[in-house]
Amino acid sequence: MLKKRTTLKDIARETGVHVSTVSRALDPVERKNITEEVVKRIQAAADALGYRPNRIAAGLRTNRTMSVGVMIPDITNLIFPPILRGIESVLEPLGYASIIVNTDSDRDREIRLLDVLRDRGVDGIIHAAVLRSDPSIAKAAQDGLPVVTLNRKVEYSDIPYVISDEDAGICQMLRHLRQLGHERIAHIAGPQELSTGQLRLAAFRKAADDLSVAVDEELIVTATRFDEQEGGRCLAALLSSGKPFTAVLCANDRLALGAIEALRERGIDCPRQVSVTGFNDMPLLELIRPKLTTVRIQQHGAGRAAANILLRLMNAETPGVDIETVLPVELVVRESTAPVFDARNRRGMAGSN
Amino acid sequence: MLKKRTTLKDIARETGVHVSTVSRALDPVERKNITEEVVKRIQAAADALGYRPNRIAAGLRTNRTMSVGVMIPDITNLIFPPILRGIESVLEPLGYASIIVNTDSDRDREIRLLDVLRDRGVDGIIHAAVLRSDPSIAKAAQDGLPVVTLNRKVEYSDIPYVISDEDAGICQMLRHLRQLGHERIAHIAGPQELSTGQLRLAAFRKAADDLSVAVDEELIVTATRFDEQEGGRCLAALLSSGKPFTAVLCANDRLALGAIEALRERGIDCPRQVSVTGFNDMPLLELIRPKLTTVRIQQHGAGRAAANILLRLMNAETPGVDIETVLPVELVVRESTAPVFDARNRRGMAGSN
DNA sequence: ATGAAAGCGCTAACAT
DNA sequence: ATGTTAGCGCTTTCAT
Repeated sequence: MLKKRTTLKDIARETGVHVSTVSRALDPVERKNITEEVVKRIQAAADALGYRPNRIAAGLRTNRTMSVGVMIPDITNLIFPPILRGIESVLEPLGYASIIVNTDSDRDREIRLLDVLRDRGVDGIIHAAVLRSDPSIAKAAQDGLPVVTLNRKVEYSDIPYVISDEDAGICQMLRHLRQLGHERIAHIAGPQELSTGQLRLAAFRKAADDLSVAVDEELIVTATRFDEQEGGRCLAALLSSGKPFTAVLCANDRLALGAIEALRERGIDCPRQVSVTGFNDMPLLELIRPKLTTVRIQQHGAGRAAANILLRLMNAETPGVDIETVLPVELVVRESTAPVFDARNRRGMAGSN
Repeated sequence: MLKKRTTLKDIARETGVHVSTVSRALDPVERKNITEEVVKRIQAAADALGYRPNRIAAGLRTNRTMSVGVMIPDITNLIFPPILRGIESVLEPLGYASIIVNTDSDRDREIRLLDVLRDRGVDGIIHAAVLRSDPSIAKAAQDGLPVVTLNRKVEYSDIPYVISDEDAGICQMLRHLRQLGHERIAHIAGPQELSTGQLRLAAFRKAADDLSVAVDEELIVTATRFDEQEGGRCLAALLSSGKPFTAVLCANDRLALGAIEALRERGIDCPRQVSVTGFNDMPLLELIRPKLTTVRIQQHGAGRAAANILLRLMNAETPGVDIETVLPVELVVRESTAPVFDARNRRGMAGSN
């Protein structure tokens, strides 16, 4: 049997005052209006009885649960744990608890989980798993629920969002490849129904344009998922296109890892024959050979930023918050990129399919 | 302003019945005692008004929040996300929400977070981060809070726990190394203040005894953390002991990865000259060369098992649940282990420090 | 400075 | 089969 917790009533009985007095004495703000001696007595009794406030009851009364919902696609995706720690690092010290849910990028599941979070009366939501168009979260925001999205913006809405500077990342990477002498550069794009896939493909086209790199549409192939297997499949598709290329710019690290593996299986060396690049700089990349050249995004920092925005939203500072927060990225050059060797490599590539 | 949610009262007003009738009509169990026609009307009104039950209010009344606390050391440790998904896979469909907290293996933090969870009235706790001795969680359990620990047992208590068969795993691994001809086998042990470190070291001694493998105390070195850096440091320590060895059995994958890297830095090839083994079979191991031979523990399965036990505890089936659940493990032989080459390797090793 | 009383939204024992 | 009533533990307005 669960031992009954001590309540304000218990303390009131113990100290001979009214519950409301106890409530006030224990509230750092209201405490001011209570005789110091009484506060002391109440505090002592509370400590003695091991009093812990019941947040559920308080929440029912105040309509604030001091909890937030965090929606992510899948916690087993390496990119999310650091983001969650970032969120926690700002929210937890303030007394907020996070309820984390995995949507698996499934619309129905997302809708259901959003309801679950609202049923639990979360004070706000950080949504790192919004889909292309997402009426459910837009509706929640319209109902007045504080919402901030992470890694992705909801179109046609005024929901604040935190994203990384995908354009700059892709552009820096393309420039890096150009400086190594690459001219025929392929792109393995991410799923187009996901934010990042879409944004990075657009960024690729734009950067290519800016840097006067010819884009061969046959050298752009789109993955259906952000994983190694799809990276491998896309690389194979690139090879069988017959178009020569000396570098592959991938929309994220996992696609890049899969591409490198697929190259290896065919006896093509990365980076000597083909350079491959990733995006995100996910954890553990240092352990995998060749060490991947990639774009580092702020993972922990994105979590912090989103949490801070949500805080301001929850404190009704709505007018004061910027809709857009773009976090800087950083090119991380490691071992998977190298100068173009010589013309024979390119011929060798084309001939290898 | 947060739009007011529709409540039972709203539906009652709308349909001209009493709130308690509404409450019953909407409860799948109580529904039975209500005229079908009335149920229909109430259901229709509820749908029309977009009614969502307020779990906070219900929880205050029923003293069940339908939420559980999950304590882990650190979500960025690769081993935990699959465990969390396992927990979620059984609890979420039943309507439970999980509040996940990271203790960072810090005692004070753990105590504080445990209080946080209790303040929020969680119905139970899955604790995957218990320390060697852990009075706080023991106290919580004694107060009647359902608790199950994962990966570790709390000594001198009757708190149910789910662990992996460390003994079998270590033993199988040792046997595997023996079959490859290894006789001088080193052990990089994990931190002894952590469950797994302790258990696996004990298992190593026991297995060595069972298999009549001579244990050289100088070939057992203890890491202070379960990470790559410590793996490297310990490997260096083994080399500088001057004692020859042909295989290193590590207490987990990350230590093994660090050890392999340290070997590589010294020009010693794994597995040709030294075999190295891990434990856990953490995600992404397939991507790292040489692919690590390791012991696969059930990650998702451990989460499921713990959740199921917690469910039974929360349903007051306390007498019916086993205190101990030991999950089977599986030897996964990959590329980091190989037969002992010849005697010169061993001499080469000893001479290389 | 403190007490009294109401009520957040819901459930459940009791009454009819 | 439905209504009445009470109350979970807390906060907060209104009195005193």
